[in-house]
Amino acid sequence: MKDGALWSPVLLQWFDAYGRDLPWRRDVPRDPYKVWVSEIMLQQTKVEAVRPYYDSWMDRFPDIPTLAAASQDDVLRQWQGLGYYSRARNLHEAVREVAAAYGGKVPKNKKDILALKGVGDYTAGAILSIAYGEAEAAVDGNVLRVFARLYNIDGNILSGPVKKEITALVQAQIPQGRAGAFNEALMDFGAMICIPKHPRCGECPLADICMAKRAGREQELPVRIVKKKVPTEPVTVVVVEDNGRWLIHRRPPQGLLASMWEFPNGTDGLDGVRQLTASAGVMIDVDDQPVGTLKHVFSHKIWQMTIYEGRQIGGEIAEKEDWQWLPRRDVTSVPWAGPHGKITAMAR
DNA sequence: AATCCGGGGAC
DNA sequence: GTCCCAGGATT
Repeated sequence: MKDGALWSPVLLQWFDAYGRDLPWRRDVPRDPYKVWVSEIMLQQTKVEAVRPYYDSWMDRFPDIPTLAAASQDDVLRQWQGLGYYSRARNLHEAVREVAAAYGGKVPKNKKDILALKGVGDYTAGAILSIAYGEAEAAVDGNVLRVFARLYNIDGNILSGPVKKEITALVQAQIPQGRAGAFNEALMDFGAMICIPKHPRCGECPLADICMAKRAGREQELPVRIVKKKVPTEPVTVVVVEDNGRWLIHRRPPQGLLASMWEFPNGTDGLDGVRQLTASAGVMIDVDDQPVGTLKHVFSHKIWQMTIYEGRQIGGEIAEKEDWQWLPRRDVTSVPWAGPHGKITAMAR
């Protein structure tokens, strides 16, 4: 496919035949308020999850004046279970703004509509094109995926530069007079044919012009690099010193930092650590104030460590191979579990 | 550019 | 379990 190739008519033809019949697509012309509500509800939410909420919403809040007059409690009740509740609060506030500042008419220019709470680039483009027929792009997850394949774009589609690149490609493809239908067609195409995992290229009306398919890369595109959130675990560590020796513990032979040595620690606070050393036969006393903190990042979790100093006040280590009193001068004689090696350095 | 914000369905 | 979904606000 040449860069300037125009394929939107092919997609529109497909859309006219196979496009989905959805509750928010029934008015002709389309009601900007209904388009708005549907777009907000559909953010990060599947069509089938939205359907019942949309219907119920329109029964309760059929127009802008009704929603503007509603209480926040009523609004949140209608949204309950749909998730991302700031969407409901923002929509409510923005609708009140439209009622107060724009005579209850959704503004028709991008600047004003973008200024509304909860309306970003995507939603502004969707409303302007679908409700008002303006030639605006509406670049969502579907569009990013579809264009990454059609144009064989192998950059991370979640990055700013690639989004910008794709937005320009969409803009250049918008057909005169059918901008809204084109944007909706891209959504349906992304949801029905050019789906995330295994694209249905056998049924694809654009297979002939798809650059990823031509390159044999339709299964590996798009590249979508998501930072999966790494949980932070609070870890309490106690450095117990007695006559120049440290009380240390060997981790289990399986799992994280297997068989490495560490200071007594745990995720259940000081009491948890006291209980742990007691199980080894050593009673300890711990200072009230920590001597420091340490953050250690693994690939899959983060230890937020708080380090205390303590002393032995009774007992003795039972016969166990996974506990020992280590002379400080022998600090290098054992393999330390990652961050605990840093603690030995801090202890100087 | 990272993070946070829900919930559910597909796999 | 992981991925992903018609994103936006905040930092």
